[in-house]
Order: sequence, then structure tokens, then C-alpha cells
Amino acid sequence: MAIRVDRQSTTVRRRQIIDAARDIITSKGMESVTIDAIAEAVGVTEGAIYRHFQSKRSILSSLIDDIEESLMGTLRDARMEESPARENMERILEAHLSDVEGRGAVSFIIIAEATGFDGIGLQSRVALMLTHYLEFLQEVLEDGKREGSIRPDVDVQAAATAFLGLVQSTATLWALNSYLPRLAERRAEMWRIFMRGVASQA
Amino acid sequence: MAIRVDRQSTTVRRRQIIDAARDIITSKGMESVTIDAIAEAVGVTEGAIYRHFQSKRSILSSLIDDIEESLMGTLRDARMEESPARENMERILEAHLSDVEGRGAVSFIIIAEATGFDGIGLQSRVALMLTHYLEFLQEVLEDGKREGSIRPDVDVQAAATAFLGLVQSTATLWALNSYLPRLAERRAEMWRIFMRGVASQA
DNA sequence: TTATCTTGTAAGCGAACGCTTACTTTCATC
DNA sequence: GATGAAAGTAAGCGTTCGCTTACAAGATAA
Repeated sequence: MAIRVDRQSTTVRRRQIIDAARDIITSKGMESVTIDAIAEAVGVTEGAIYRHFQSKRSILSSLIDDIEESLMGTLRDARMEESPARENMERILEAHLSDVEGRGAVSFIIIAEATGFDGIGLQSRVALMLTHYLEFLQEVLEDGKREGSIRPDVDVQAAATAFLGLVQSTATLWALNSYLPRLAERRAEMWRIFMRGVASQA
Repeated sequence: MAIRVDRQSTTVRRRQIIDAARDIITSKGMESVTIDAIAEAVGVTEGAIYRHFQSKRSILSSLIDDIEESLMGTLRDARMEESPARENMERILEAHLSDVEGRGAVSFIIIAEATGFDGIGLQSRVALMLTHYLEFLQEVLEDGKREGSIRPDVDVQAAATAFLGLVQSTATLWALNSYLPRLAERRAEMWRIFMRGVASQA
């Protein structure tokens, strides 16, 4: 009588492992991401994890790939629609902040904690993701300049950094369980401040 | 012939220990802050550290006290001068960002990584510091409203959060060694964006 | 001088963590 | 039905880390 074992393909397991890592980060924070915790969440033993990933570092690296994909997907979706740049930017902010509210915003937790990542050498990987993210924002801001809705003398690098800051500070406050009432109104107000900051005169 | 021992009072040692912790954070990141590393930096053995602090948690807690003090000091200094609120705000931003550039901005690294702090229960301590910080910013912004330099319908909570975001995103990019050229110009431009976002019409 | 308090060391305990090894079980294919 | 690759387990190795313990030595005051 053998113990019932739930065998799965590497393809399936890799997905489960990455998803488990993400879930643990959002619910219990980065420091709780251990191979043992991941294994338990997936429903296998630690050893099995190493059938599908060669190291913890490579799990996190794959998770960052995953996060970058969904982050850039959000950006692409918002821009795809042929609407004014300022509406695109607003949609991006809305998508990010409802992500913060709903699922804890792994992406921005990872970005925040990446400072202390260099024990496993993922700092530069996160830096690269951030670069891609900011470059895309800068493109959208350039769109706005061409349309005339954004002032031509705005430095798009600084503006993109400021935009990232809106999301980052909100995510931090949220993650620290600070009192964050009326997040929807807060978002609307932050958007107004940012837009007024970069917009052409009304 | 006894081994030369550098005996110091608890008062002195506590300072040295806190300073060592701060230095390690700025130079090598939070995850490198171990009792052993602190002991080595101070020039004693691990055991000696426990003569002056009862736990690692209490070292970090004291460091946060220290950081809060200097953070609030910066705010108070900037506001003390009887100048317009917008100049006060600009001075605060300048102080924070030159801190980022110069000494690595421990305060904002701690804030960023506090998300993963709950293993040692300091999350709420950092959240409290953030609350104090934001409340002070809100007061300065209210000053600006009274002066008429800031639009009366601006939500000061959202504005303070956006301001924090400026510093946070810059600190993150800096800590990740991202390409951050012309930080002084960047600061000036971010200030312009923020101020335009909250200012009364020119 | 001697007693006492304080600061220090050396050694190591126990737990956690990343990862490996030796071996078993499942499953597709010939 | 036998075979070999793939996926799993149980056990444990080596290291790191926070912290404790037993003991030594400098400082201070009677």
C-alpha cells in the first residue's frame, strides 16, 4: 500500500511554486519566503522543489520575470487603447493602486525590499525591471507632450520617478497596515496633484 | 600579561552599537545587520553586545528612535525659519535628497524594508514613525494653505503621501544603483512638478 | 586590600535555512 | 510486462544566526 502521491509535471509545478512564493510575500512578507514554506504551500516536500528549480534564487528570479510581465502588461493594456495620454496614465495609476488594495502589490513590495537582496544577487535584476517600467512611463509621458496635454518642458525622467513614488508610498503605507482611509478618493486626489504638476495650463 | 581590553561604559557602547547598525545598513543593507557584524564593527565579541542591549530587536528599535529623531529634526529645522511654507517644503525635499545622495538615507531604507520586519515585530514602530512624519508634513502644507500659496482644496494627506513618494522612489533607485544622473537637477524638477501640483494658480 | 559591580571573552546551544543524497514510486514507451 | 526517465520522499549535512553560560579581568569604593 503506497502513500498516495500527487505527481505533477515540471511545467505545472514551476507555476505552482512561483505562485506560492508570490502568495507568501503578499501575506507574510519577503522574509517568510523559505523553501520549506513554499513546499508546504505546494503540498510537496522540500526536496521536490529542487526537481523543478535549482535554487531559491532562481525561484525568485522567475517570480520577478513573472511580475515584470504582468507589470508591463498593465502598462501595455492601458496604452493600447487609443485614448489621450493623460487618460492612459490615469488608468495605469488606477490599476496599480487597486492592485495594492486588492492583492497586496507584490511588485512594489519586491521593489521596496530589493535593497536588501544582494545576498542572493537579485538587486540588478530588480533594477532592470524598474528601468523597463520607467522607460515605458516616459514613453507615455512623451505621447502626452506630442498631444499637447503635458507641458513640453517637463523632464519625463523626473515625472516618471514621481509617478512611481505615488504608487510606492501608497504601497508602503498599505503594507504597514497604516490607517489608509478612502483609498479611492486618495487615488483621485493624488492623480489630480500629479496631473496638475505636469499638465499644460488649462 | 593580560590581553588589552578596551572597556567602555554602557552609555558609550550603546551609541557605538546603534551607529554600527546604521553604518552596516547603509553600506551593506538590512540583511547584513547581524549581531556578529555589529560586534566586529564595534570591536568587541558578540557576548559583549548583550551587556548593553537585550536583543537584536531592541537595537533596531533604538536605531529607529534615533532615525525618527533626526528625521523630525530635519523637518523642525526647515520649518523653524519663518519663511513661506513652500520654501520650507523645498528645503525639506532638498535635505532628504541630499541625504540620499550623501549617506545612503538609512531612514528610507528602513521604511522600505519595514514591510518584512514582522519577524521581529518592528513593523508597527516604523508605521508610527511614518505617521509622525506625515503629520508634520501635513502641518506644513496647512501653513501653505493659510498663506495662500497652496490651493485650499488640496487634500493634505494625499499631498504628504505624494511628497513621501518623491523621496522614496528616488531613494530606491539610488539604493539599486540605477543610473541616476544629475540628481540635483532631478530634485529641482521633481520639486517643480510637486509644487505645481499643489500650488495656487500663478 | 579587599569586596563588589561592571564589562569583557570563549565556547557552544538550539533553531532555521538552503541544499544534497539515497532511495522509492509513478508513468510513458517499446 | 519490462525499462528508464521523471517526480517524489525522508533524512540529514553544513552554515548562519540570535542568544546564553561560565568564567576572567578592569574599575570603584570601603
